[in-house]
Amino acid sequence: MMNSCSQLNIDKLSKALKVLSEPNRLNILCSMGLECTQVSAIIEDTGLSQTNVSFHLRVMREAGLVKGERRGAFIYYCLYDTTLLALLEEMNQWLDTSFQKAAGSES
Amino acid sequence: MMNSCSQLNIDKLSKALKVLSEPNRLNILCSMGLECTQVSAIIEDTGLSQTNVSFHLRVMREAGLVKGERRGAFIYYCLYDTTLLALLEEMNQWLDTSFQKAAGSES
DNA sequence: TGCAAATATGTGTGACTACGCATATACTAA
DNA sequence: TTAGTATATGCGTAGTCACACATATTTGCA
Repeated sequence: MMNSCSQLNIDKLSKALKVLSEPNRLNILCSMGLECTQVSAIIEDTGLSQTNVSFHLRVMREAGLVKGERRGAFIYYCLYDTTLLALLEEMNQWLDTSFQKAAGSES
Repeated sequence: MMNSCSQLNIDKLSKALKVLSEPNRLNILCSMGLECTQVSAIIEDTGLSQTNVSFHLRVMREAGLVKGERRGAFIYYCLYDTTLLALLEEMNQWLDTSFQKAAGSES
């Protein structure tokens, strides 16, 4: 039962990873970037439907990854902690460098 | 279309995150740790069924996260790149520290 | 007021996924 | 060769998920 990464909170970690594993959600996060962005801008930027963007925003909001605040008629969404972008970039970097094997090919 | 993390390979990244978002798979990765481990040891360590472990190992193998090599009657599985554990621990650390909001509660 | 814009939500559905069961394959030993 | 152990694979299934459609809610403005 004791192993090299037993300090990992598997449940919490897997839930966060699941939320982040949806390509449209990643695109939405990228669209927001470091600044707070109104939903209509995200819709335009990603090309997704309004319903779909709203759905994904809710998932990420309930996961605590993003927050939305109303400013007049608009709601501005932004990352709860922008460190997330750095983590994603780090993971992306890792996939690009020390990760030569393409999916689907194994020994 | 141009945003702050446009260098991200969304497709590749989301695929890897999806594979990692399964709690049993994370447990299996933890069970392997830095060393190559035979499947039966993973089964015993995680308490999962043989079929299930084999299933998850295949998913991770085809994703290029782990590799398996036969040694006699046994097949030893290990991380393709152990940096993955560091990345997971980093993400875990981030969730523990700068991440006070519990899932399910939002404004 | 009432209308229009911005965003969220309920419902249904097709696709995917994790899992168990049964079985097949690969290897070792007698 | 036969039996037994280790691991993989085909198949069926229940549960989950992303999405569209329709509709509701909130806000600003005439």
